[in-house]
Amino acid sequence: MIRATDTREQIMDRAAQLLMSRGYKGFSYRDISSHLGVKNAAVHYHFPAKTDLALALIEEYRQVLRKGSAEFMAYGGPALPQLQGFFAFTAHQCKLGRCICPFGAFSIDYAELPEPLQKATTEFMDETLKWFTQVLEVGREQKEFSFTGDAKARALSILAALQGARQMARINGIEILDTVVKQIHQDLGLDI
Amino acid sequence: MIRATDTREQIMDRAAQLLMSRGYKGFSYRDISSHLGVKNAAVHYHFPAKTDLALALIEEYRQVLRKGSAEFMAYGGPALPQLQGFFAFTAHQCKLGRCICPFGAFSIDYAELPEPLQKATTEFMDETLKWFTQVLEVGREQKEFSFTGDAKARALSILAALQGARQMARINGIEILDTVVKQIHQDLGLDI
DNA sequence: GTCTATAACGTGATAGAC
DNA sequence: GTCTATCACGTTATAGAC
Repeated sequence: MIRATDTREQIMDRAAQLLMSRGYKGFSYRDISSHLGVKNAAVHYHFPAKTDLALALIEEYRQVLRKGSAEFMAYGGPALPQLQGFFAFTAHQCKLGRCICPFGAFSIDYAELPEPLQKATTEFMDETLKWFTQVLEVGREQKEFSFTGDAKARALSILAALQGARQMARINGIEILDTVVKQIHQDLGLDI
Repeated sequence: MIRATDTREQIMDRAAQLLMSRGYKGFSYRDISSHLGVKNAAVHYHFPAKTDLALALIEEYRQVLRKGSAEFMAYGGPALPQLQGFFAFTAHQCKLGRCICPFGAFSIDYAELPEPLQKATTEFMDETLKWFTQVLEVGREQKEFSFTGDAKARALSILAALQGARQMARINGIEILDTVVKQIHQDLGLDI
């Protein structure tokens, strides 16, 4: 049996793959419809404008990260699994050809994006930074790992390194991401 | 007096600005020609295809970085000025609205780029990494700064962090770049 | 919900006059 | 070296039949 929302989900699946492999300007409605074996207008029925699609995509991605972090943010708990889960998730995405995270994709076109999409992008980053800062703070407190200085600055630097590594991985292979993740581990006193 | 190559240079200037502020897909020949007060065809005269323009841009950018590093690579010398010159250059570019470095711009569209442009992008990254690794090695040797572990992995991580910070700076302001650069300084034992 | 058909537009690119 | 004129194409998006 096929649910009514099936096409909508398939559109979003394909769009996510395209967004994270080609960037926002790098895919069209035709890329989606032809892959699903439907017509252009069908996609427009579910997402009238490309902006609507983009908004849904970034919202979905935020939900994914939120689900993994909600419990931690609410009640605390060990920080290490959060850290390693995040790294594993990132690596997994890249291995699926999803090297460009939505944030990275929209950052390129940011200046030309409609306001709601700009807002969603900014919030996505703020949310991620807030969560990751807390992970670092808790982890240091619980002595799961160690680092010096301001936790937020450290969180920002690690997220930036991860973001940049994803970009580089597109050109020179995912080993680069592994190298950077190892370096981060080492800097946090998590040598294996 | 106006030199014959004047238009060509103006095209490249404008194109560089557009590439680094909107990405490769984010600007058109019209954006360039209208800004210079000439027609579309004039731009095509100097750069028949957009690929030619892109190739010239990345080549020019490589030359800029090469000029700053050639002497160092050839004869050695203090590493700290190289390091700080690079950070200053990066920050300056961002302040001019050139947050997206050519490497970052082309990494998004990498898979769809013609082979020569792919090659130039890869070489640009390899060259930068090679130079920066040597800067770190020499600097550690001369005790200008300090860090542990493999120099190449460290170089890669710092370049990645810088790259990611530029991306984030587009959304949340250039203070983010400052924060990350400070963090790098701290990690290299260069606290001020 | 999906289709056909089509609009309106921007794009990269070329030919040929000046 | 720049112009006018034009092309072929892909894009987002809409109207209306089924």
